[in-house]
Amino acid sequence: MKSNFNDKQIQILEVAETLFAEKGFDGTSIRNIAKVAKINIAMVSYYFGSKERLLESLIVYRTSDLKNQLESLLQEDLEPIDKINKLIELYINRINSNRGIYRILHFEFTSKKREQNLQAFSELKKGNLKSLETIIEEGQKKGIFRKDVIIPLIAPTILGTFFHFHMNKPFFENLLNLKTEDLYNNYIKTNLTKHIQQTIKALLIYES
Amino acid sequence: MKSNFNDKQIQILEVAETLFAEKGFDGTSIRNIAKVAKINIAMVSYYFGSKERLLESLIVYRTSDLKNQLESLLQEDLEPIDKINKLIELYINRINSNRGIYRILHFEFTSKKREQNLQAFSELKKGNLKSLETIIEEGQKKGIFRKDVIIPLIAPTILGTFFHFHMNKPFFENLLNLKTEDLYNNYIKTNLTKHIQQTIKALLIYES
DNA sequence: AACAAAACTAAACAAGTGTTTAATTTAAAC
DNA sequence: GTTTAAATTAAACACTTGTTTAGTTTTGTT
Repeated sequence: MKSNFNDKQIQILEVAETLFAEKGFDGTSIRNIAKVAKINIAMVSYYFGSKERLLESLIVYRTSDLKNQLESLLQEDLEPIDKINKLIELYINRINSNRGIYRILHFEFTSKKREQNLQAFSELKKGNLKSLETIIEEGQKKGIFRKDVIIPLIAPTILGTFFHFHMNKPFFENLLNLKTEDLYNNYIKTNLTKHIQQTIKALLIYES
Repeated sequence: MKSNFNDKQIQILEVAETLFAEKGFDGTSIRNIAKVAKINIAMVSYYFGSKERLLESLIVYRTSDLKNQLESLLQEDLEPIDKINKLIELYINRINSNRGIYRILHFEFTSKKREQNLQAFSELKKGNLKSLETIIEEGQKKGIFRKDVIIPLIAPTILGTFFHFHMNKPFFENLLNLKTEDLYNNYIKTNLTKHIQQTIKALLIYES
């Protein structure tokens, strides 16, 4: 898919992403963005119309291809539990390498202030949930997964665990001795991902 | 413990809590707080020194007695798994009835901006983690809990699941048909709490 | 080279920000 | 009732905010 944004716009979007993620939408000024991106402050209005619409553009720019990735996973010939594991890995990997935008989504679109722009984001979430549901029901039909789980609450467990870990980054860096960015990323890729997979597997398979 | 704040200060703190939770720290102005609390804008500086220190006071005001609650739970004569369940219930209940401040903590103390004030909050988290650790190790010694779990990652699973659910409130209200505030709260108290307890139990007990 | 559209700029705009000041009112102590 | 301290106020402070304006420069087309 060809992007609708030109080089200059992308440059602005990526600076905005970094700053919004670091300091929040309200905590970031247009002058702030302009300075880092080395552009004139009028360029944001010129290219995006307003600060608010810059945020909208940023979300479009970053969330456009997740849907496809999920759908191709569904088609793969794998056992349900392996599909779940792969889905978790895909999610964590993706969110972790697009921390900025997901942090922004997490922060900005939960407050009452920006409820309007919520619709497109809500559709994305519904689609993702549907994918998870398909896999779990497949496993339930095969008799592998237990049936008394609340599927819509599994997504919060997967994503919430990651987010809560990542939102408390300084705390866990200190606690787990993850001094460098590499160590931190590696811990997410191995231990945290494994923990989430282990948790969901236990939940789906354990018989009380 | 007697509170260090007088009636007027508490009035300001509670208005600030609501507004910070709704619109974020940066999204809330002192004039905004003053208007809702029906006080003069100079009173915030007069009583708290600055907007930043108002936030600090708010956190002290709201997190002072959690520690005691946890410690008395540790002393109770219960099976490890029941202690875990009670801890989860205590947490969810507490956070759910103090949504405002926990949302603020979640939002404001993760960005790089406010790393200084982080220390007191970090101590609180470390204490909480210690409590969880004590209970789990007790269960491991008794041979009830498996030993290959990463304890520091269990807290993110408990809290993260709740937060992710709550931060996407409009989405889940719609998805699960929780039209009234009562229905929403009830869902948290029963289904969400149960889901988290079920998840952690499965993780701790399930043998692969 | 001449023209037109797009890209870019510095400056100004009105409105909002947190904080301080100096004055006034209220309350407490004697 | 007078004095002293605390509480409260309106106004001003200096600064930052998002956006617009009226130009200038650059780019592409003929």
